[in-house]
This record gives sequence, structure tokens and C-alpha cells, in this order.
Amino acid sequence: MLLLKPIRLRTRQISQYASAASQELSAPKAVSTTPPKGLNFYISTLQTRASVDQLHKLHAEILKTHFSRNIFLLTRLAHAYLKFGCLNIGERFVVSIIKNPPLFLWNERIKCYARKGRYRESIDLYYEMVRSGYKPNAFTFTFVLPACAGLKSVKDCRRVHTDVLWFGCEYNEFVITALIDVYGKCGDLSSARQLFDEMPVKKTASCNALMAAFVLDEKFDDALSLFNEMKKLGIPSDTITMVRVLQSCASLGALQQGRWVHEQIIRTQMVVNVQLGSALINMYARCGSIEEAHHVFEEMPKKDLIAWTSIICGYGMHGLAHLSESLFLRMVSHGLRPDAITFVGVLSGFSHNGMVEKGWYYFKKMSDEFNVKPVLEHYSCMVDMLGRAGRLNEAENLLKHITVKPDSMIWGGLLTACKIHKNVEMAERVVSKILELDPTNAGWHVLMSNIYATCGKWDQVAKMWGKIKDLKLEKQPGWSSIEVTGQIHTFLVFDQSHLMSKEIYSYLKYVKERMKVEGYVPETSVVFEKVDEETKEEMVFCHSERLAIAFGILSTLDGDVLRVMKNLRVCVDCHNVIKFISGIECREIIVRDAKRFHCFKDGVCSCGDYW
DNA sequence: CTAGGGTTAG
Repeated sequence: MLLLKPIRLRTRQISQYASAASQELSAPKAVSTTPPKGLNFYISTLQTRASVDQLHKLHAEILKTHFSRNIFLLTRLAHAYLKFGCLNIGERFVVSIIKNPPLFLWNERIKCYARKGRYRESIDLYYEMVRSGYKPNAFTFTFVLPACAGLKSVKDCRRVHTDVLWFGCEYNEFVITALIDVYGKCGDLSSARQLFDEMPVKKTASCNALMAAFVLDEKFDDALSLFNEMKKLGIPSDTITMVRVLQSCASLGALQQGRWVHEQIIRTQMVVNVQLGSALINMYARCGSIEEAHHVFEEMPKKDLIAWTSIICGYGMHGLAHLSESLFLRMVSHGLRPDAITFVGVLSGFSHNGMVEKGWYYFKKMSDEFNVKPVLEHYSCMVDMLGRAGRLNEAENLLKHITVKPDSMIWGGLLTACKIHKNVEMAERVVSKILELDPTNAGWHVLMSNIYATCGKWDQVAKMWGKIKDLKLEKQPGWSSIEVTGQIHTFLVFDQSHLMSKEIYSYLKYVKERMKVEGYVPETSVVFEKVDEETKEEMVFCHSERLAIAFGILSTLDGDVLRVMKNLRVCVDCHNVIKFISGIECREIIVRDAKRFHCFKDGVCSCGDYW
């Protein structure tokens, strides 16, 4: 109690000085006649400086007074510089003048390093501080923990976490939220969840942090249940919550839920800022409704680079490369500078449409005109584009001459092209490169064995599968999902676990018979195992996308659009069957595969059978 | 004298 009084007195004193100072500033002539300024004047003026420039001027003024060696004032000055992000100047003060900085200055330094992305230095400074005998407080932890997140360092995170307990900050909600965030970003979801569960009072920010952890770990269902839980508990959602929820809907392909969230945003008159707008565009695009994505885009009052990039990528994914290009040109005419990601969107769009010349043109334009240096992803688009178009030698040549080190994915694009164009010789060359870089991924072995199978080299196929078995590699199973009345249903290959399994299989049988009447022969070349023709038919018959679509047809109304998601690429036979179903059922069927969208309507697909 | 969670591709 006794301590409070002088502090109150001092605050009043400072504000008196401050108002005197502002009067002084509005009457410039009076400067020479005013009495010398006191310490309090400088301290309060320091807090009101709006720019580094103003701070420099005040600094110069202080150096001319007898306060030039006043540690208290210089500490505040260093603090003010650090608040503006002037790390070098701030640090110079600490090194040369302020030998024993007070806690708040340590905190500000740790924060400054962390915000500049110099995470290691931020964390090391924290350790140095503790070693020097300072007691960190809750502020310290909320500054150093994001640095641990930046490095994704669980080791540092745990060490700091023990300090949180040791110094008694484990009940501070800011600290807990920061801890949830770091554990989430480091991939330790269970620690994040445990901290969250033990929180007595949960708030919006802590929910958002856990939701981010779910999304990062691809636990989208959990993210959505947490969102529902928030509503039940009466915890308000904000734009950050909505961004996370929309990301989850986008990943799940849950269009109906996404639409519902959009309605909520409109109903609650939430401000649609660029982040939320981009998240909406992305959700609609990735859920197969490019029209709605475009609508959101046009309605956004302010569009930044990311909003433009989102819609450009959206059109690219949907195989509408000409629209993607015209939006790109519109963006440039609005004076925005495209970045590396914008070009990935544009180039991948051309790649899906086989527009090789346009692709090359933009690839050159990128560095010549926009000063964007090509990185691995751009080369990857070009290799896919050339390879898919059958220009395998050009693709291989490009890969040999790039300045960056190719990864297994980019070689993988070429390997896929080798499969499409049945070039075993190049494939063998390519796969050896891939296996040097990524020897334990079963996917490459499978792909290579499939290439051997297309050419009838069954002894080699057997050899590849032998390797998979010897190395105990696991093949990624194919799955597809579909949203029906807001519920996501997931199917695996051969899946018979669904409640409507019987109906699904008999529907598919019916489709097959109708197709056979019209002269359809199952495209069994996609089955790469040496089994008889009948078994092969059975195997493609049970592909997951087919099960999902059959279920969709059986459980929705005539004319409803079906939207299906698949983790791998669609096989040729399924592509034929889906085209047929879209014709006989008069349905629009939109399938999102690992790379792009296929929109089936009236017996044809938007990809023009090029994928 | 300082606080936590956010947008785009592959």
C-alpha cells in the first residue's frame, strides 16, 4: 500500500510535464525562453514518439543535456528503439552503457530478436538472462516461446516449459496459449491438448491455438469439433477462428459446412479482412465451387497479393488456365507485384492444360520482367508440363541444368511422365536418382513397378514388389470422401464397411452392365498385378472414388451436384466410369484428386482427358 | 514498461 503513493504522484507529475511539452511544441517561438527540461519530460516524450526519426531527434537532444549519461533515461531510450524494431541501436546501448539491464529491457530484446526471425539468438538471450540471475516473468515467456515455435524446437520448448513451472507462470493464460501454440507447431499435439484440457478457463485465443495444432496435424475433424465445442461453451469466435475452420473445411472438401460458416460470418457482420477473404476463396475453390470463390473475391473491398494469388491458383486447379491468366494480367494492371507463389499457380494451371508454350513464356517473364527467381516448385511445374505433354527429353534436360538441387518430388514428376508415355529406359534412369534421395517411400517403388507392368516386364514387376517387401515399406492406401448432408463419408479401396455397402456394390454392377451394352471394356491396364482379366476387373471395380460416387448417387436427390475428394490421382478406368455415370444420371460430378479438379458433366470431363 | 492465436502452392 505504501508503495502505491509515490507512483501515483509520479504519474501525475509526468502527465503535467507532458501537457506542458505539447503546448510548447505548438508554440515554436517559445523554445528559447522555456526553462531547461527535466528528466520526466524526456521519459514521457519518449513514449509518445511515433517514428524512429522522431526518436533520433530526441536522442540527439538528450545527448546535449546533462542527462546524456543518465542510465535510467538511456534504458528507456533503448527500450523505445527496440519497440521500433531497431535491434542494432538497442543492443549497442546494452553493450556499451547499460551494464545491468532491468527485466523489461531483457524482455524487449528477446521479443525483438524473435519478431525479426532471429529465433536462436532470442532463445539464447533468454538462457543468458536466466543464467545471470534474473527471474523471468509471464511477459518473458510470451516472447521467448514464439521463438521456440519459429525453430520448431521441442527441446527448447520443454526447457522453457520447466522454467515456466519453476518461476510460477503456469497459470497465466497468455503463457499457456503460447505453450499450446509452440507444442502444436513442434508437432507435439498431445502436449498441446493436455495443456488446453487443464486450463480452467478457456478463451478464444487458446481455442484458436489448439485448432491450429489440429489443422497442422491434419486432424480437421477435431478442429471442427472444437469449433462446435466453443459454441456450446459460449466462447466467442473471431476471424482467426473462422480462418482455421475454413482451412479445415477446405481440406476435407466440406462445402456445405464451409457455406454454413460463410453464412455465420455474414450474419454476425464479422469484418472480412484479407486473411479471412483469402481463406474463403481457398475454401470454395478447394471444395470445387470456383463460382462462389470468384464471387467472394469480387466482393472483397481490399484485395492483397494473397487474395489475388488464391483465386489465380483456384482457377489453375480447376483447369481454367485462360481465366487464371486473365486474372493474373488484371492483377498486374492494378499495380500488384506477383510473387513466387503466384507464379506457381499460373504455371501449374498451364501445366494442367498442356499449354507448354504459354508456360515457357511465363516462366521466362517471371525472372525477366518480375524479378522472381525460379525455385524448385517452378521447375517442378515446368517438368510436369513438359513431361505430361510428351516432351520427355526437354524435361530431363531442364532438370539437368537447373541451379537448385532437385528433390525426389521433382524427379517424381518426370517418372509419372515416363509412365504416361511408356518410356522404361528413362524411367530406370530417373528412379535411381529418386531412390538415392528418398529410398524408403513405397510410392516410388510402386510407380516404377507400374511402369514395368505397362510394358509387360513382369519379372521386373516382381522384383520391385520383392524390394518393397524386403524393405518392409508401406504403400499409401487410396481413399475418397464425399459430403452428404454435411456429413463426410470416407471410403477405402475394397471398402465394405459402409452401412449402404450392399446397395453401393449392386449399383456399380448395374452401371458396369449398362456400360458393357454400349461397348465398354474395362481399362484393366491400370491394374499392375499379374492376375487374370476377371480379377483385374474386380480390382478397378472397387476403387474408392467409385464407391464414394455410388453412395452419393444413392443418397442425394436427382440433379444434386456430387463433390468427391481423393488422395491419389484418378485412374483411367474410373475416369471413364464417372463420365458415363454423369451422363446416365444427368449429374454434375466434381472430383478433386491429388493434383486438380475434374468436372464431369453430360458424359465428358472438364480436363478433356488430359491429366 | 512489454502479452497469446491468422491468408496463398506443391
